[in-house]
Amino acid sequence: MRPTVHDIAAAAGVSLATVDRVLNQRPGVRHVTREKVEAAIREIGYVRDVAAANLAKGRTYSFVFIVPASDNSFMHGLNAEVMAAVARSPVERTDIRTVEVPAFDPAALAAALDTLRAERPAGVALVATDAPEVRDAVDRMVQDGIPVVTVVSDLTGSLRHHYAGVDNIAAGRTAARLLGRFLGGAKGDVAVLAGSMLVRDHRERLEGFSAVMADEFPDLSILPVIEGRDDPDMAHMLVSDALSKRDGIIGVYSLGAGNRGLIRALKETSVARVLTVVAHELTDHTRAALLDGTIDAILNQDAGHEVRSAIRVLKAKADGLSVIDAQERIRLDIFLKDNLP
Amino acid sequence: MRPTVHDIAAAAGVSLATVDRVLNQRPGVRHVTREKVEAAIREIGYVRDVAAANLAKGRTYSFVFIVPASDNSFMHGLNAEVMAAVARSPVERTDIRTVEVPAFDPAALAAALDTLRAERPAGVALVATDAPEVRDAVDRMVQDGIPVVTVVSDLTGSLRHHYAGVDNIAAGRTAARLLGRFLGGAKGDVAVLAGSMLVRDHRERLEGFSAVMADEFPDLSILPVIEGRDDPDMAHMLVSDALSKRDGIIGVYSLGAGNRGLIRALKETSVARVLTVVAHELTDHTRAALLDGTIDAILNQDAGHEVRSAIRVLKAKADGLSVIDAQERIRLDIFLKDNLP
DNA sequence: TCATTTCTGATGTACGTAAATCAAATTTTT
DNA sequence: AAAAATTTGATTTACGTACATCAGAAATGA
Repeated sequence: MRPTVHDIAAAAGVSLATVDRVLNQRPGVRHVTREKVEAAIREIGYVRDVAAANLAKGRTYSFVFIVPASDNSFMHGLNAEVMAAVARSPVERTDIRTVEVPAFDPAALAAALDTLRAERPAGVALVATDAPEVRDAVDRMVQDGIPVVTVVSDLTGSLRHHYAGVDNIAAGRTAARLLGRFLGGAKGDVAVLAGSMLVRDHRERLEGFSAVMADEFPDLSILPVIEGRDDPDMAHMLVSDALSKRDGIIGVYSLGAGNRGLIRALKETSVARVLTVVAHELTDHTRAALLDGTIDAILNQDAGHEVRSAIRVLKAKADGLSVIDAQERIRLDIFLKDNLP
Repeated sequence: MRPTVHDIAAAAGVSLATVDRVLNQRPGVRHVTREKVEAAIREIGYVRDVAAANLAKGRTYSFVFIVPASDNSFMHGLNAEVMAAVARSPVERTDIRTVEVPAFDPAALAAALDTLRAERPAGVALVATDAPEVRDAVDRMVQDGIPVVTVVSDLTGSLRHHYAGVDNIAAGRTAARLLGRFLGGAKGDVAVLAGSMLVRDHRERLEGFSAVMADEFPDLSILPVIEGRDDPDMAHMLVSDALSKRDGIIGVYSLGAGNRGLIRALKETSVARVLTVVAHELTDHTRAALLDGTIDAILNQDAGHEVRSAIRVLKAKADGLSVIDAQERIRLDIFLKDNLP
């Protein structure tokens, strides 16, 4: 049988009340007594029954998700996953709320964080915009004892407890190798379509991509990055333009979220022209394009996993428990037309 | 606030005891009364507080993992993950036990299942050997009301509640496309190394692989399957032999678990000979081979995820709860040297 | 109608922890 | 040594559910 508080009390030769004071770091325990109790806890290997504790506390974790108000498919998907978690939340004794902030607006995000901090939620998850003021706001939150995790996009140098997202440098490197290998030693140009170089994850993907391209596929040269602002029409125009101007293009890497325009542009090129294309984020559009051969591979991060992982981590931090690292690693999914879910 | 049993009682105009009888399907409730209570439950949207219920029951789920006693890296890894789950089990109110059975021995597996059934565990997970007697034993278990999930290898046609493993046909197809694309239109032979064609997952992988090869890469021809019984020495001998005899071999697909021998054989071939290799299962050996370029891609199923997923599903079934399908889908991991964990 | 069976209500205890109260013991200060 | 402050013990209630018991009500059979 699992040891209980009563067993600690007996083992330490103190009363239940004292054990409770030690366990919940309440005042009124002498140092020596506290140590005695802690020794007993270690010795008999007591672990608090979180379910019973939460029942007694009548606790509901109130978590907040701060999501950017941008309207690309990926963010919509992320939102849907958060909503699904909200729907499940009563069963899991959580009360999840979302707060929308303007996309790519560090000041607004920092302000939202500071407002939230006053409400002292049990945990906060945010899609970080990589800026000093955001980092400082996050650090203030952490120093106030509120667990914070970043989702999708990280905030290096901050005190956030966890990042639930993929390694974007590795993603870029992987894209480069796939594209390079698929092109099988051919010589030519590679076009890169990004959303914006102001976003950290896009920058990192490009960084990884460029590194591997330079090191291992010297016959392929990367053209200046096309910034499509994740807008379908803009991406369509820019890509069409590039394809018509440069007939040396044999490969395309789309590292952003605006794939609808890219796909349209690709479908308009002459059938004789064979392009190898690697894109990010699995959506209805990219899925269809993968199946019909317009796209050759899709790299993806599973928004559902990211959301659920963020919640698990927040809960564990709130309970002072440890997390299973391997379980919380967000993997980079590689989809070919054969292994689509 | 979440509705409780008291709320149901009030809403249905009956006593707490009656609500309890309905909820736990105890006898002694008239049909009309039962319906009245069930209507109230639906109406106010009551969901049982599983944590409180388990606390009251003093319940610990006793689950059993039946694993084959084979000693390849993958099964060792699987065992380690089960042990890790056992270590966590007291915290999660589970009592997990493992039972070893001889590998590829349907009779032994079926016998083990029937023995276990008498003990009425709260759930059973097994690495299935695909045979009618195993299927029947599993069906008996399910009909006795014991949740059953298959792990790694499935048992089609059975009543098992869930399969925690990858789609092996899709895995084979993916391997074919990777190999085909990496070979970039070259003409030649492809060698396939399997453990044994008696194992269902290996058969399925080969099936998927062959299908895509035939359809989309007609310039590549598959040589007769080499069965290495997942034994390093045997695999080494057979692969070396094949490579020396057939100099048309330009690609290798290793769909089994005996990669140590394969890697040794590959390293012994002349440096001038460039082979493209796709293998299954990420182990220390395959990881090293991927990094040094001996292997080009590794397909993997995460044993840890499979074990944790199996436990989650068993728990949910035991509690009569639903599972999040997307969360329980075991994904096929594709590793290139850039996205290793 | 009465006896019998079946159904329902009322009530209490338990699970493991949290949190509060008040009394008693111990230590520290004066 | 007395007074004050601090530490500790004993005890109770609560969380939401499970489960058992017993009494009383309603339905059924004769």
